[in-house]
Amino acid sequence: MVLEKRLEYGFNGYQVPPTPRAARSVRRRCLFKSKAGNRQLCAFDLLATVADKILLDTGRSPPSVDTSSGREQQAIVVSSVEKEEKNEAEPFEEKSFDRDCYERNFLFTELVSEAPNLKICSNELTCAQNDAISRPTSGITTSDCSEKVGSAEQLVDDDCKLRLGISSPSVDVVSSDCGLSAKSESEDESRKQINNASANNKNLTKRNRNDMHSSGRPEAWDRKPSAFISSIDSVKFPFCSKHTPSGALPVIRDYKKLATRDDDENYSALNDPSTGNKACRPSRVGDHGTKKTLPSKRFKVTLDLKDDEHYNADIERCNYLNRKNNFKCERSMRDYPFKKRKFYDCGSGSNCDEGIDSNGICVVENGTNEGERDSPPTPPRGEHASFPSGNPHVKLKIKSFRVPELFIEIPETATVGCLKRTVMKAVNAVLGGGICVGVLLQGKKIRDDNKTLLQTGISHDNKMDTLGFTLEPRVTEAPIQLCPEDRSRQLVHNSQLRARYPPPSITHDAVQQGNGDTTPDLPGINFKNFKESDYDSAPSPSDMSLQKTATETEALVPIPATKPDALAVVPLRTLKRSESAQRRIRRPFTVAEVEALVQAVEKLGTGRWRDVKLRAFENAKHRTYVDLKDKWKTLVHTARIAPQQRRGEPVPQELLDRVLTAHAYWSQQQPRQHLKSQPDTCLLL
DNA sequence: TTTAGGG
DNA sequence: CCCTAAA
Repeated sequence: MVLEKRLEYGFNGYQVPPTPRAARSVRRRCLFKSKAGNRQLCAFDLLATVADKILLDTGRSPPSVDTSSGREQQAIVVSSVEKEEKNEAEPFEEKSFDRDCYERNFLFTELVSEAPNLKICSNELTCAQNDAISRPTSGITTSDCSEKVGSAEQLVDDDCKLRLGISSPSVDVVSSDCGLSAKSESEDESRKQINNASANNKNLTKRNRNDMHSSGRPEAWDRKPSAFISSIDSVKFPFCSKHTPSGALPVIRDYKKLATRDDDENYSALNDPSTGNKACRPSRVGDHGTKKTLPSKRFKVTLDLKDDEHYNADIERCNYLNRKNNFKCERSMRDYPFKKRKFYDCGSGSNCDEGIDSNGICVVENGTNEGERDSPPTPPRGEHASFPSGNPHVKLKIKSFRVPELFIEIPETATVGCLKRTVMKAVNAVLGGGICVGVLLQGKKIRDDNKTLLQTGISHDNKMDTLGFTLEPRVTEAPIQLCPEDRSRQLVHNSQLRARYPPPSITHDAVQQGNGDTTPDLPGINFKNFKESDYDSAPSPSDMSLQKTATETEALVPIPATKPDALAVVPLRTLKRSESAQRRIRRPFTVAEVEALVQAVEKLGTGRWRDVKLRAFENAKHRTYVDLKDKWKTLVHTARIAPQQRRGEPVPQELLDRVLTAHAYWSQQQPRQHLKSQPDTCLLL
């Protein structure tokens, strides 16, 4: 029994990964998230950055995370440092930013980056455009931004035939403390546009860049404030391989969360799977232009590498809502001018639904698309070369990647520039450390890299409705540096990556590198070995889940520094503790404590743990009566087993004998005591 | 909040 | 040490 118990707790205490508990933690987090109203921070620019990093490789200056200017959010590749500088000085609190722009920048529920579309097999733009077009929230819509978009696009285009399909995620800010008003006619417009697109998708096959970026873009966007984002749940990187049969454009169903709506009249199911419209819906917060106040200026940015469950849940929810609102979609489509509609046509089309899975992957069978015959496949850079004709190929359009989670907490007194840098660093920390691509099939991760696609089930005739890709970090902690000008607390943590997607190699790397690759920029994180004695905390289950030994644990788990002023960045663990209590550190009872406990129990008996606590552990704040009860339980158990089986600090046999005696006595005494109203409670003394 | 027990 | 049903 003891052994069993020890195994359960682990020989090094309770820090060993309690799987069930970890699961609970995750659940709590989810719950918390949902309670929070799904509001998520959309960092368009952040996406851009990520996309830039991933798609365009290195060599380009990273875009800034611009939160000050809505018009620049579209600048996926191009940074707007100049503007940024202007606004950095002002603290959030006092900043008189352009609210519209501001909101727009943080509008999205999910940070969905419809960044460059990588065409893997062809240079046709159909898919790419679908992505871009279907996202009304895209910043590309405004005229002043077109320039920037153009440049970005050009940049991309020049390089490896990437297309910039900029899109924004849907807004999902509802009843959030951070929610600003998101409702606007422009949003409605966007919605309508999208809906219309669905209706006309069949007619559209190809679009040119100009259409996408400068023409029918929702001008509404320019004047429409959206919502304030509190967190970024995910970042999608859209890549598009182009193998779409003309006239039958694939429909990509998005799995973004849908905002809860209080009104349906204007709401359109943009994500309706049936229509195949994967557009990202701007959501309305509050009703009809009513702006909500922004009580909290605390930002949480999360790049969420979603769990499969979340993923699926999102999809389901989306479907549900879409069904629910389907009829409205039709109406909206009718009402909207074709000119604007056409913009979204590519992305919609129920007839293409089967071509794309809910993960945003478009699977097209080889050679089935006559429409693209006229466009010779242009091999993209790198390994995505064209396949030899004749063989069955699996063609994928990867609409998005799921990105690891980041959690950022920044004080409202922080400057905008600080926020930008923080987000940027968080992202770069993940990406900079090197990312892997994971493949999910039917929700399960395919770990065997040696399997052929055929063996795995990814064949050319597979509809790929369950194929997904993820970005996986190589580093486990996101090194976020504190803003120089702002020493206040920031929380940035990249967590649960290992827990959710624990590639063996990554885990290994983490162990090997330990502090080295994660600490340099983390003044606030103490990566020293974890010592239970002086810190009343323990690594979160998720953090521990992949750790096998105390040594590894100590190497991997950062502990917040004790000096408050030096603590700029703390692990999410600390943050999570506020969400759900953290497991206390194990504190083995000393012999003296056992002695006191035994004595108290002898006198008071079992079943009066509160009294025992008061009597013998009054000053031991970390010993609760539950602890004492538990300890007694284990003491009794220990006393009953052979000495060889006992572990930990040996308890004098004398004490154990007393334990058994007292336990036996009180076991008998207890029932009787009820009747006697406890006259002889101290018989043993 | 405490107890009592299972985890 | 955690979690909780019960009291």
